[in-house]
Parts: sequence; structure tokens; C-alpha cells
Amino acid sequence: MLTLSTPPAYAASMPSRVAARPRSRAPRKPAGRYHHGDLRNALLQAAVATIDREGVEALTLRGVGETLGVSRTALYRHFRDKTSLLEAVAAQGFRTLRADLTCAWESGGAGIAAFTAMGRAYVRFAVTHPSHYRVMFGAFRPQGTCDDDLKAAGAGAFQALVDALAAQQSAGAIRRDPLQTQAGYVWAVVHGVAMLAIDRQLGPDPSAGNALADYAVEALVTGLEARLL
Amino acid sequence: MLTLSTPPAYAASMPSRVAARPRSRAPRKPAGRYHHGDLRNALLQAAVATIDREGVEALTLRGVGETLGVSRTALYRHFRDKTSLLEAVAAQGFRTLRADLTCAWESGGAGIAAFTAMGRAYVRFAVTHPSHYRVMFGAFRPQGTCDDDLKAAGAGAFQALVDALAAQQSAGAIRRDPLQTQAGYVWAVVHGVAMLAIDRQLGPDPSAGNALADYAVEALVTGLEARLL
DNA sequence: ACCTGAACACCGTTCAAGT
DNA sequence: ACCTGAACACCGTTCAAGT
Repeated sequence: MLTLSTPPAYAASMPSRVAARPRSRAPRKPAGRYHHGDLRNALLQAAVATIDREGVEALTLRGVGETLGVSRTALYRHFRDKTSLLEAVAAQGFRTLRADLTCAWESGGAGIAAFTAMGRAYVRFAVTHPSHYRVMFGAFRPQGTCDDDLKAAGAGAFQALVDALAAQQSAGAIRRDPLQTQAGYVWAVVHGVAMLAIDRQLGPDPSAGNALADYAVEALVTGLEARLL
Repeated sequence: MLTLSTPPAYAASMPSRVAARPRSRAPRKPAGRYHHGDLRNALLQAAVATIDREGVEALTLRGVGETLGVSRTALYRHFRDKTSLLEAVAAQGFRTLRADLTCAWESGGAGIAAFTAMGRAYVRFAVTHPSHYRVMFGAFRPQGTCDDDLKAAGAGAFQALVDALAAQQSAGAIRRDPLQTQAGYVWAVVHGVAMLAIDRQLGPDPSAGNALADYAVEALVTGLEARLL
């Protein structure tokens, strides 16, 4: 476990005294010693940790390199560029989200109550990992470009929702609307609640999202059941 | 003291296109000639234009200065920093959005059809100005900080929604749930549809959001009416 | 194959100085 | 009051060179 040797170089606005400081001339790793572990994965996890703790803006390639005691360009052996690293972070987020959703669905008994639990789990994930969640929904991504792994991970999470809805339709619990459209709608509802909560639009307390999620899921389900009543 | 200046660091690595640009070595304005118009507003509009055309990542203070034929530090006379400029951009977006919503509501006859039109207008705004819309929901903003003007503008847009719902409740057209919660839910639905469309999660065509919006508003209204049937 | 360190072009921000 | 231009510290990325 590496504890990062704290004030890296960030302390801006400090006068010339700093410039005059010794500079701690290059940590100088024992020559010939390379990382040799699974550096790619280590970089990914370090990036996720930084993002969760301090937000995307605080993520610098130099910083993650330093955290792992590795040159700041070593990363380019494993990722095309910073965007590529962020795509990997996003993909991992979608996989974790899918696991959370599936877990809520299955441990909830796969009924309408489980569906509700799934909705809550979705919002909880976002509220618990706001920065990571935001990276998943690429405010940062250069338009359109999106690698296949990320696309697959996103589609996988969406599929968990589609499967649950399909089961509900088969059970006659909700309207038999086109599955993709209906799933898109449900996704939009939980995504909207999550984003508003994260952006503090629901008030200073991000957990306000959990409360709204309860109302939203209830109203949502009511709407999907309506024609059956 | 160590006031941390917000780490900007979007704008990854402009490729060679930019480096290859003429550079137009210091426009050298006729000495003694200053802008003297409403520079603050000119800066704001230039920023909005750049954001709408090329996205937030393409916005640089140097760039907007150059666009207006003004030094790249002139901006600091009118905005505290880049974040402050972006907050002003966001506030203006909320005011335009509010106008769009109110227009849809009123010209729609203030009934349930008008409410539907409002939902569509919301999504249309986002799909038409994706980058601007994203700035409004501060993926970029250093957590929590939010100036009063922006807060007021956001609350104003939300109020348009609250007013419409209050009218519907009074008319007995929808459930009489707590207004703030119900409005938060409706907002979440349209916001979710808008964000998914913008992020191309609904497919490569952003106008897929308009189609989903139709289904969403219908399902939404059905849910809000349900207990009245 | 994997990593380093210097170099490059680009940022936001500060500040003494000009009008 | 408003603006300039040089300077500063920080970036992501490239590349020749090391092991």
C-alpha cells in the first residue's frame, strides 16, 4: 500500500522560496527496478480511487504515476491517452453497477418489489460514487468516440434493466409496451434522479436523491401498471 | 492559507490543428483603443457561442479574448475566474430554458396538452444546445460552490414547472401529491431523457431523445393521473 | 517489452506597468 | 477604471534513449 508522498507539486501561488527549495531531485528508483506487476490494472484502480476521492478534475497522469512510484509516461504503455484511461474507468463503473442491479433484483425475489429495489440500488450507486458515475456518462468524452469495451459494459448494465422489465411483462405486471422504449424510459427516470441528486439540484444533501427515488419509482410503476387496472 | 485554485484541466491536448493555426501574432490593437462596449456581455456571448459550437473543452480564456480582439487577461476585469464565467453561461442557459418552457405552456393552452408540450420543449432545448445544457448541470463545477445568480436562474426554470403542476392539481387533472416532490420527479424524467440523448446513450442520433420524450411524457402523465381513474 | 527523462505546446492566473 | 504583456506553475503528449 503506497501512501502518496503528500504535497506533490500542486501548491500553487507559493513565492520564490519554493523555487529555491532543493526540489528533492528525482526519487531515483533503484536502477533496474520496474513495476512488473499488473501495471495496467494498478493504474486503473489508482485512477478510480482519485476520481472517487477528489473528482475527475483532480486526476492527472503525472499524479497517478507518482502514486504508483512510476514515471509519468509509463501509462502510455497501457493506455492510448488520458481519454482512454477514463473510458476504462467508465467501463469498470458500468460493470459494478450491473452487479449491484442484478444483486438487488435477485435478492429481491424478481417481483415488482425487486424492481423497486433495483431502482433504489441504481440511485444509491450514483450517490455513493458521484464522480465515478459522472465519468460513466461522459461529460468529458470527445463527442461520439467510445471504445467497444465501454460500449459493451454500458449495454450490459442496460440489459439488466431490460431483463427485469421483460420478466415483469411476461408476468402481466406491467404494460406490454415495446421493451427497448420502455426500458429507455425507466432508465431515464432513475438516471435523472441520480443526476439531479449528484448536482445538488435537490438541495445540499445528495441523499435527497434517495428520498426522491422512492417517490419516483412508485410513480413510475403506477404509470406502467395503469392500463392494467 | 493555501487557497487551492480550482484545477481546470479539461482541454486535453489540443491536437496539431491548433498548433498549426496561424497564431496571428498579437493583433496589436491601435494603441489606446480599448473595447469600451459592454465587454462583460461580449465575453459571455462569445463563450456561449464557442461552447455551443465546439463544446466546453474547447473554451479557453485566451481564445475568447482573441475572438474579441482583446488581451487574454482582460476577462479578469469582469469575471473572477474561468469557473465564474461558466457559471454566468449556465445562468443564461437557465433563463433561456425558462422562457422556452413558459412559452410552450402558455401557447399550449395551459392544459394537459400544454404540459406535454412543455416536456417536449425541455428535451428539445437540451438536444439543440447539448454543450450549453451540460454546462448548466455543472459536471465541471468545483463541488458545491454556486453563485447566487446561477442559483436563482435555476430555481426560476424549476418554478415554471412547479407552476404548471400546481395548475394541473387545481384543475383536478393529476394526483395531489406534495408539489416539490412531484415537480422533482417530473424534472428528473425530462432531465434523464435529455441527458441520455445528449450522451448518445440512446443511439447515434441525438434526436432519438425526442422520440423517447414522447413515450416518457405519456407514461409520466399516465402515472400522475392514475389514482384519479 | 517496458520504462525513463527531457522537451514541446498548450493552459489559467498573477502582477507590475501602461493609458 | 480598464487593459496589456511578460512571467509562473501546471498540464498531456512525444520521442530518443536506456534496461
